[in-house]
Amino acid sequence: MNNYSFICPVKPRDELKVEHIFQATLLLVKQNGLAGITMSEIAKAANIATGTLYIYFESKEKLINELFTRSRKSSAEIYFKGYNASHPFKEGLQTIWFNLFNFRIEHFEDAVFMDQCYHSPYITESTKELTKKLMQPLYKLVERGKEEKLLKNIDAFMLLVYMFSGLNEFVKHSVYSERKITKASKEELFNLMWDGIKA
Amino acid sequence: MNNYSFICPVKPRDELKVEHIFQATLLLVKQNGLAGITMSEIAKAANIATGTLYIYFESKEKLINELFTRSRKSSAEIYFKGYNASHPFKEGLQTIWFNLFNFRIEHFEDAVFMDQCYHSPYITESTKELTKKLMQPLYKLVERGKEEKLLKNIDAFMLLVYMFSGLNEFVKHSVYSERKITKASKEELFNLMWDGIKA
Amino acid sequence: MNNYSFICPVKPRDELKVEHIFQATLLLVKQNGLAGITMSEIAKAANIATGTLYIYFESKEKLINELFTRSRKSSAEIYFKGYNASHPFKEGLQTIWFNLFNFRIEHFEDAVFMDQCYHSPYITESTKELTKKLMQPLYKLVERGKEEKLLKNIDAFMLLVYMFSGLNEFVKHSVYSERKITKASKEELFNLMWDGIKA
Amino acid sequence: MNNYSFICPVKPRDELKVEHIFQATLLLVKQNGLAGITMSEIAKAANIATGTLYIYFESKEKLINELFTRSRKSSAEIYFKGYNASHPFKEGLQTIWFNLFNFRIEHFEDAVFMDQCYHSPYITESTKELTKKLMQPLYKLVERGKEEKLLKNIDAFMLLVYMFSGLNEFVKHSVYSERKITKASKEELFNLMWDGIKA
DNA sequence: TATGAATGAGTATTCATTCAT
DNA sequence: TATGAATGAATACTCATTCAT
Repeated sequence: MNNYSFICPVKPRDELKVEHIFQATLLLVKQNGLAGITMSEIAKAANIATGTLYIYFESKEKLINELFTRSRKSSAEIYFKGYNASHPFKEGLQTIWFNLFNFRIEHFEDAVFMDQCYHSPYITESTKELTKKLMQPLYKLVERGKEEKLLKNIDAFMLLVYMFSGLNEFVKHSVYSERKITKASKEELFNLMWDGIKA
Repeated sequence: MNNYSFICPVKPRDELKVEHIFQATLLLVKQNGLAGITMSEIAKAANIATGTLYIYFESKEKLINELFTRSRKSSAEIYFKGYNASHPFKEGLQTIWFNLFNFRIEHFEDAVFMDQCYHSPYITESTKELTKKLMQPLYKLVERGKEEKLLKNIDAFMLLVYMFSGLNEFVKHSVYSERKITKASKEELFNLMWDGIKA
Repeated sequence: MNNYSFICPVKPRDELKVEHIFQATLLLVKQNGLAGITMSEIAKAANIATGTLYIYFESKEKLINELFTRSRKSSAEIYFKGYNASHPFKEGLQTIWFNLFNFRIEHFEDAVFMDQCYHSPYITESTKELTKKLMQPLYKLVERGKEEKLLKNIDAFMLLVYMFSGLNEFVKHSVYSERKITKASKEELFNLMWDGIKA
Repeated sequence: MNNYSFICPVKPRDELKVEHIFQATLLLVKQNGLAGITMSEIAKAANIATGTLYIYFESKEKLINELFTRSRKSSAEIYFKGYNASHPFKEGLQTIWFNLFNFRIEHFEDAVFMDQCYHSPYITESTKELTKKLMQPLYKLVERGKEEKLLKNIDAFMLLVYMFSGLNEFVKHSVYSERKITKASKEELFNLMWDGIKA
């Protein structure tokens, strides 16, 4: 208990340091996979001592879970940036779809990390549950498209998965093959998808 | 001494045992991820002693690499089953696409395993190289479609990734959400894809 | 019990095979040390199966102990070859000393093996005891030399150790340094020794 | 933070702990031989955890090699203690010879350890090379003796080996036979040797 | 007897976590 | 808080020994 505890009762954990830890973890998982990281490597990559890591995260499991949740949330927050429900459906979909595309490119490490986490002893059921909740707004979007008769009248789950699958895999394979992704290719891919789902 | 000793005098490693080991590994990776498996667990699940595992695979890395290669190959072998280049393009594509779809469902564990391997300290570069080679026949298929003016005239890489991405992600999310996949949903998904790529 | 047990009641173990095993063991110990040998390596080097090794020696410890005893005995047997107590003392000593010298060169591996065994978990106390007994005849030789006033009148133990130490170390260092040992150098070394011990 | 942190900012590995590890290893090798030691036994004997051992030595091989090198060096350092080249040759030789004798008695474990190491899978060639270099000063001593016509005019290698062989074997056999070594016996042994090598 | 694959206890090594400073 | 050496349980791997053939 420090002297200022009455002024600042919540632990004022250094968010910059937390960010360094998260970035270090993402980088290492991208390089070596979840199976290839150790707490001391993370600490070293984050420029702190191993013991310090345990001040911020009480265990490896907690660290992975918090990072997983953060990654999920931060992607969800970005989807709807610039989205305006009063604009036409296709325009709205484009906004979200390109948001997601850009996010996947810029945060490729997050995607790798989340993929690896899904089957791992670290992620708890409650963390997995959270994931599903974050998909809700996208479901609503699909329903709107169907109501406006702009989308094929098929199962919303299938449509939703389908709409974003091409994007996911395209980014993944492009990175693996070290191919540049151009603005033109993004638009081409959107059209491939749109031609598939449109009514 | 087995019946074939006169044909094959060198020790024919017990392929049944190898298969048990592979199945045990796939199951455990699906349940716990690559980060959560141990050699002794694999041995136990395969009903052999730990030491026996090392008769068949000289190290954990070798085991993972061999299984990775096998998984890649076995999927590649199945793609073209029943495919006949003299049949119409769309029919051929359907054959391959459904082959792949069924394979993903029946061998879901292989897919999970391969996803986890890609970013892992176990898979060597040479093993990764192999993967690329196995994609070649599918490239040719796409080129045929483009030549016959049946596919949009866009980058073959993009088309290829796109054609199979929906299937991959749909199977994955269906399994995660514990949704049954019906024959009808397969066909719907194929149509979504086809409407996207057709010229 | 085989059908001929009444004819040949003692197990007729294949002495040639035993010899192969011993030679293989000596060679491997010279190359890798006691710490570096395994039962399967010995078997392989002796051209038999691991299981067969256990027909001849019930355990690694037994194998090492039997070989140790054999090495000790075979050297002891050779010492006095050609020795005739009726000949003058110095002549007799020369006979024994050169016997030993030659034995050390020709059976260098035995010496290495015995050195390594002495501090090892394999050699039992009773095996060590045996060693001491084999030294008895040499003690008598020294006593004879002292009685005949040809040797310095000092402790027999010291004289005995001294008489053969130069030879041991010279062979060892020569082998390590890959130096040839000539007939002349043997005689020079004998003289060094003799000038030291003579009365 | 120790007092010398401003002088030596890099982690000064705890030399006391290293010394404990070395002593524990020597003791165990004397008792059980190289073939009979385990890393956990060493750790236990050194009063540290197994993991700690690996902070100081990255592998068993490294530990054995470092200890071997240290043993070799520490004996070499002691040989010439008190030796003064301006004193008469015989006096100088006595100084060195008794230094070595005492060292062998006091550090009997080092001798056992080095003997065991020579034929072992642990010692690398580069470590063996080092050994030869440490013999150089003794060679010079022998050459001086020959130049001063105090030693027999025979091969320096033979003289050198011979001069110290009696001492080595005498200590070894005395310890094995649990005989006390007296000051008188040391001198007797020196005289045996001297009478052999003197011109 | 002879074989060599199979066994599992044992050993080297790693790594999440703790703790003295 | 921050440090990083220390810990020891867990894990990869080895090898003496057994056993079905």
